Amino acid sequence: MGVVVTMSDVAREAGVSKMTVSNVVNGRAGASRETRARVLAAVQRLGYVVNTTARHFRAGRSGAIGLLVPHLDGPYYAHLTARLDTLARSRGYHVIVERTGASREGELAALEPERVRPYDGLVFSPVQLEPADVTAAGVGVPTVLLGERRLAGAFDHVMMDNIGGAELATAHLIEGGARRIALVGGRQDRGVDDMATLRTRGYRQAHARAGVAVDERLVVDADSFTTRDGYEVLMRLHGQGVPFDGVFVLTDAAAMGVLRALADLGRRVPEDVQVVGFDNDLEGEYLVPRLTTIDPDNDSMAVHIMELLLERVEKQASGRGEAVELVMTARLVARESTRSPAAPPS
Amino acid sequence: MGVVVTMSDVAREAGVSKMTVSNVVNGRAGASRETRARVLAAVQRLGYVVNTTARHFRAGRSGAIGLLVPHLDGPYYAHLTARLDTLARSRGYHVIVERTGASREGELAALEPERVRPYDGLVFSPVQLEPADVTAAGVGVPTVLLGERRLAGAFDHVMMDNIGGAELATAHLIEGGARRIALVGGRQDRGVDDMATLRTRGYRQAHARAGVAVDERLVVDADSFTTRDGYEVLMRLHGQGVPFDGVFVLTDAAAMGVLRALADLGRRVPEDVQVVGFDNDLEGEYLVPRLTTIDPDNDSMAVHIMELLLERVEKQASGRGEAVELVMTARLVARESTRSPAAPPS
DNA sequence: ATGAAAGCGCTAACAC
DNA sequence: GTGTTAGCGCTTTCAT
Repeated sequence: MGVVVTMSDVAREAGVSKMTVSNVVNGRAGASRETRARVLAAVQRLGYVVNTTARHFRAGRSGAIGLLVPHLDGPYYAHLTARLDTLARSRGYHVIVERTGASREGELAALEPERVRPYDGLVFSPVQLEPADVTAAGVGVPTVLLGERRLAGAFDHVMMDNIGGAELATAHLIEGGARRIALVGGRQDRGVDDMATLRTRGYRQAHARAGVAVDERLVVDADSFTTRDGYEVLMRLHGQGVPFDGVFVLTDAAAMGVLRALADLGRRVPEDVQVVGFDNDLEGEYLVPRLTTIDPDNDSMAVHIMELLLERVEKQASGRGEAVELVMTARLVARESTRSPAAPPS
Repeated sequence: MGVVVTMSDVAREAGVSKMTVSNVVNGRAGASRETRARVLAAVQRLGYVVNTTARHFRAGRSGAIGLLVPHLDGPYYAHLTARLDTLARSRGYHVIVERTGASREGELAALEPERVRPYDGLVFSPVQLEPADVTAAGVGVPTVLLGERRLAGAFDHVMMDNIGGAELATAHLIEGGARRIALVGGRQDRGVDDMATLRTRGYRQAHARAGVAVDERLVVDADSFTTRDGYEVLMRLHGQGVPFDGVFVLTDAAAMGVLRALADLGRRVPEDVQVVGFDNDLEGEYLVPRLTTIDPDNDSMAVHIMELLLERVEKQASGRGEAVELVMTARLVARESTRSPAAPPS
């Protein structure tokens, strides 16, 4: 590999001091037109590139933003990662993904000081941690929470509109004529504000508002929300002989499994059973039938997250200032898996 | 935020020198049982965590492995990223993903010295670059190539078995009775060894071996291999009125679009048309019908890549030594989208 | 407009 | 077994 060229080398080559090279390279003021040209020429000739590790070391920063997500399997976090990384790069940072495995231990481990220390800031999507487990001050770096779990210690928090979105989805099924709507991944309300509980709340609100009773046997919990889980939950529900004419699935990934299960059972969608997902994954548009879903507006979410975080990071203001809480607005994307007029121009 | 604790702080607290702290913290030999205990106690008390930025700076490394991929949209690169990152972490490195946008400019830009410099090593999956564009020496850091494009300058290279896998897929369709097999994403052989060309070669080999002629109108090129592309290519093919009774789609993602298109056209799979994909994405098992596909054995691929790369990185031997070339072995996963006996126990 | 000095936190090399 | 010295490449501060 080529020899490593440092600022000193450039300085010697250009016949100036390291400081002048530094100023020119960083576009700072205070260098005559002529000196600047000489330095730039030397940089070119020697092929000098700043050593970002040294720069970060000197600055007491790492330039790294940690993104703590349960996993990267589905398209959801993969897209989020790509979006956040693009935004971070435009500000001179980069994103490093840490997978927590969606377990309490995994999440706690990811927040250990030695794991967190290398990051200038954190975007954390907790799925198991309880408020008592951690405080903003305890984490040690500016952190923006993503998702529904509220943690202790005044974290900044960006949330999707789980309740509103779920209500939208359920109301849409009811409008389409469904009266016995299964909730795949539904969770009994124990006062914990996790994604499943919130969406279940929206499901109930829609029923209440429409004056439709909820058969509790239709609210079926799931450990996680993979395609496999969706498939298995629906099969179990069918096995129990509980009738249903609509399904609200908590994620698009799981909805894919539900559609597959309905196909295996010979039940037509949407004629016999209507199905709605949640997330607006790209894949939904190509499923058979095309999946009606809820779009949580993740693009704006990513923008808000990164803005909030980098402001904290750069103002060293992680401790001070009010904790901000932002809720995005969800939108229904009607397609073929539900009975309705034509799909609106998405 | 808490005050930052350094080694000097710990040294003072424990009444020893920085060096001793360093030795203890890094588990190096040369510290009496008693001293060790005293240092560890001080570390505990002060909540000291090593500054990895400083450590890397000192070592002249960044600890970062750059992964240059076209995009993160599909499950393919997302999975690969997760796998590589797990392997890297177990060796004290971490993976940073750079998206090239699948364009020549994007790939060239990602290889610019100032972009590459921060990495200790690179895993690069080129989709556009030509051999003349770059040499191993020119890149400046140890690099392992992933995929089919052979570049100049003796890069280490790990490849999936594109030709063999495609031959497997095509032969399977022929065995199932197909005689007019469309190749969605197929490429005319211009001597460029890209993924599409190689898989097309396998498609032709299978035909030749079975004594079946290829109708060139069935070989339809595609710009990329998204679900949308699959959908559109199949629709175009249908529009042209070329008959076919089998489809080999170059990726599972695109195969999803093909299945959707066939559903829209009212053609039954596998009764009227058999379909095979390539990649063995998890989703394939839940499509309607379940997708027969080729498993390129990406898990072993990731292991080989990381081993090769870190060996180069740690031996500083990127320049010296023979360039290694590894080809994985592909395997057919038979499911419902093709006519055959039962699926083997996957 | 330019330069000299100092030091960020860590560890290799060499004392003792 | 433990301490001292020196320096990685950069930028802040203060001179000039």
